[in-house]
Formats: sequence, C-alpha cells, structure tokens
Amino acid sequence: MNAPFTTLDDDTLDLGDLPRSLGFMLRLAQISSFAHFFREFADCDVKPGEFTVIWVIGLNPGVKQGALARTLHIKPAHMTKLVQRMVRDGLVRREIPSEDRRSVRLSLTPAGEAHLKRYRGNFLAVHSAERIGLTESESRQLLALLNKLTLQEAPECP
Amino acid sequence: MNAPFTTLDDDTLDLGDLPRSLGFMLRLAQISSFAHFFREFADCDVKPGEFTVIWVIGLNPGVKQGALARTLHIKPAHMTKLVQRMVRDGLVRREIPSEDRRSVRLSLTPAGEAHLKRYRGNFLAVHSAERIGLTESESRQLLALLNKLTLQEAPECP
DNA sequence: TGGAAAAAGTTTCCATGTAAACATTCAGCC
DNA sequence: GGCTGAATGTTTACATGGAAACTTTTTCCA
Repeated sequence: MNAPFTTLDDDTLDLGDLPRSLGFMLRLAQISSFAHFFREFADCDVKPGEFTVIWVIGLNPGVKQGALARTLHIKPAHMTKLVQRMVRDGLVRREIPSEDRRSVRLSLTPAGEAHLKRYRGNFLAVHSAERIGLTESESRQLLALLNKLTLQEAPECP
Repeated sequence: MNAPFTTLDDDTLDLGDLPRSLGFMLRLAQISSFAHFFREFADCDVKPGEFTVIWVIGLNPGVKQGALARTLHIKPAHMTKLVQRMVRDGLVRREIPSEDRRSVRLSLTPAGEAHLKRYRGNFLAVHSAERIGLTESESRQLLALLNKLTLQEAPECP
C-alpha cells in the first residue's frame, strides 16, 4: 500500500473539471491560435495585434485613436505605444485635426497600404477551418458562439 | 462631395472580416471572460492563473513542477515565479525528492487546501451558461469546440 | 569510471500590457 | 470673456509573461 493513488505517471495529470471551465479553455485555445499564427508568419515579423490595428485603420481611414482603442479593446496607453511604433516604421500617419486638437486621426501611409495588401490573405487564411482541424460547419458555429459571447458584454460600463 | 465615405460616425468602425477571424474573436472572448472572472472575485485577490495551478496541484499532490507547466501551457520561467509567490503566501509546499534532486514536487499546504475549498464553487460558477448569456446547450457546444480545437495541436513538438 | 549530453529549474533580460497621474484642449456656464 | 469640468492622449511606473543563458543533477555510453 505504498503506491500513491495519484501521479502513477508523472506526466499524466488529473485536471478535474478544468476542461469544462470556459476561461481555461479560452486560454488554451488562444495559445493554440497564436501558435498557428506565428507558424504562418514565421519569418516576417508580423504581430497579430499590430496587424489588426493596421487592418482597421485601412478600413476606416481618419479613425480617431480613441475610437480604435475602444473598438479593439486595447487600452489607450498601449494604443499610444502601438501607434508610435507603426508611425516610426512608416506604416501609419498621425494627424491632429484642427477641429479638435486633442484628438488624433490615423490613416495608412502607402507603405502601410502595401503591408496590408501583402499579408491580408495570409491573415485570413491562418484560421481557416481545415488549418485548425475543424470542419467548415464547426468553424462557423464556433465563430458564431464567440460572437454571441462577446456581444453579451456590457458595452463600456463607466 | 466633401462628405467622407467612412467615419460618418466617429465611433462606429467597419471591421470588415475581423469578426470572422478566430484569433481576433478568441481574444475578445477572453477579455470578456476575464471581466466576468474579476467581477466575481472583485474583493479577494484571486487570479485565474494562480487558482488554476492550485486547483491542479490539489488534484495531483506531489506533481512535478515541469509536468504542471507543460500541462497548463505555462512556461517554466513563469512557473518558477508563480510557485515562489504561492510558497511565500503559504499556499504551496515545494519538495526536492531524493530520487531526483533536479526536480521539484509540489503539494498544497493546509492553507492551500482551505483556499481551494473556499473558492472552488465561485471558480466553477463564473462561467456557468446563464452567467455568460448562453443557453446550456450553446455553452456545452462551445466547450466541445474549444476542446477539439485545443486537442488538434501538435503535442509538444521538440 | 569519467566525461559528454540531456533534463529540470532558475536567473536575467526583454517585450507586452495596464493603472494612475499628468498635460492639453474643448465645452458649458456664470 | 473666463473659470470649471470633461474629453483625449501621453507619460511613468509597474505587473505579467517569455526567450535565452546558466546551474545543478542525472543519464548514458565509450
């Protein structure tokens, strides 16, 4: 009776109900998703957050920095740094509009447009159904559920 | 013709296909999930990662630190810091087994057990279906899809 | 056996992201 | 007009998490 109950195999752990915890599974899924992303963009130094920002600026030229931050759930302090880097890299243009000199309006430079055009396809393909081992229908379902989950959130409680 | 196409409303942005990007939606979902978590544990200072670690140690007393890290996809360097903090807080016990003095085996102290018992219910309840605005069936489906997604991952490519 | 290679953690340094205090500018009211 | 308060970003200081180099111990094999 000296054999311990647990840890018969040192590497097979009992997780209990953890795989039924949404928070835990979301974390694992995101790690997995990041792995896919960085496999696709192994050589070039494209980062998910940065590319998302460029994407949205491209679709909304002249967007206000704050609106962008709120929409993508990026904190203002962080957005400032992201924008500074992208401006430094010549991808984004900052403009202080005379109508409200507190705010900052963002648009893509030609280099930014080129960057977006170049990687747009890869970005969309990264999480295509077959790439992640789901059927087309499962993938749609998953996206629908995640959308619903996200929209439940209270919008900007102050 | 001086009215711009986009940005008619400064705060309503066109996201294009972004809501159909799994990576993006996973990020939003996790942010939403964190918000739920921290609303539940507003006063007490329970953190998701830390509690998960305590949970698994509780289920697998004597688990090796490395096995824990691999299972939860926490990097060894980070795990070291987590464990140091939990030991400092008196929740976890570290033990160097004489059979392999490189490794570290972890178990809960009585205080750790008490902590686990005390918050276990809340932890499970945080993401119950009705809390997150999904039906019971949707919640099950979502978890199943996330599980499938995660399991597709190549196991520990060296 | 004894020396090279692997395994397990730790340390150090860095990137990412947040919170709190701080300008600056605008809006509204007296 | 001029002051108060809100809105918008920025700065600073800190927390979180990861990569790479390092230490110690074990394994393996010549």
